[in-house]
Amino acid sequence: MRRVSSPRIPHADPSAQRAECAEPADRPRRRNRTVQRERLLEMLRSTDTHPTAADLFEGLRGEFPRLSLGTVYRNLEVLVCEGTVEQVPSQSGVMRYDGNPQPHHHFVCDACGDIRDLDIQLPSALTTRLQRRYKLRADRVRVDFFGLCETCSDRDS
Amino acid sequence: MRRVSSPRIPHADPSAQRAECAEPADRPRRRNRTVQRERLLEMLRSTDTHPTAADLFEGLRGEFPRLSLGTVYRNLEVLVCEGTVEQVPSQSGVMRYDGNPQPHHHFVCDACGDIRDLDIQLPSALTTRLQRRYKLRADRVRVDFFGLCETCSDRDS
DNA sequence: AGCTAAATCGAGAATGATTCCTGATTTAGG
DNA sequence: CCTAAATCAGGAATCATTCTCGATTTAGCT
Ligand SMILES: [Mn+2]
Ligand SMILES: [Mn+2]
Ligand SMILES: [Zn+2]
Ligand SMILES: [Zn+2]
Repeated sequence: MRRVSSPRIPHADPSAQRAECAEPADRPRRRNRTVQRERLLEMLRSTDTHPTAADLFEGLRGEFPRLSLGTVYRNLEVLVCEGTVEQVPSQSGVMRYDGNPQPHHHFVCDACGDIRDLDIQLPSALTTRLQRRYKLRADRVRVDFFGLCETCSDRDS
Repeated sequence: MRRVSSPRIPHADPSAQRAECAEPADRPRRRNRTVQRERLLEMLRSTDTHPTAADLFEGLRGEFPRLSLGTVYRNLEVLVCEGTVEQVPSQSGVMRYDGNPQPHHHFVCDACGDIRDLDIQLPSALTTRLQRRYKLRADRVRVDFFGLCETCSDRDS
């Protein structure tokens, strides 16, 4: 049976690439598509729980019985470098991953550690004030609100 | 030589205590003062570089040749629980410590990782909007601006 | 469809940060 | 002083993350 040529790899927006992942502009690194990485990204995009590498590993074991944790970390690094996925350092110290690269903010529960997405606009005056006062040019802003999530707040009272 | 009784330990503001460090209200844990912990706190208060545990260990070795890294971590935990010191999870994954418990915000350099204190007020409307929109009550807000610090920005161009 | 080079994989070892354990020392009270 | 509890130093243990390496897969090219 004749097979249709698979679609070209949709290259990630290079402008989003993290600085520490720069590759030589003359001979850019070739990327092979792999099912593991594709599923990893799908999984990250289909949740808003900001899972850890271990969470993702657990979630994919059923699908890929031979999957190894190293593969999860390796692919997360690729996605982060592409700018497709963001790392969210957590208060506990274990890294969490965010499949939503749109700028947005978080509410972090002090009790259970859950991280919830927020759709709140930060006044742009803030970054201009930053630049005037400190001569610092910020290209991203991240706001974390801390408190008790509804569940933990209910349990307490 | 008769010694003046040493001043009572100035107990940290209990209202600032981190939730995960709660102790039984009936028999509160007794705290002995130790030189190691006092110097650790002084060191944290005298800098704005948000050092790591290893940084602090290095900085104190001269003074306490037998100091162990475990002691640094153990005391940092105490200070964090008291609310005297704050943990600042960094993008690299290693925890950093902040001796300034006053609410303030940070500028993080994408290149060198330095964290700089900012004195910028966040409009209080933001937290009230949060509460109206999401029914979430936040007791702290943390804003991180990301970009290149002056040094790294100069080097690049 | 075959051929090859580069990319990626899985397994497991290595690393690095942080925590835990233990017996010795220090502190706070009485 | 005396004692109990807190803290220490040193070292082992744990946990997350990275690295190594030989085997496998992918992409590009006849
Ligand atoms: Mn998010
Ligand atoms: Mn600070
Ligand atoms: Zn919660
Ligand atoms: Zn810098």
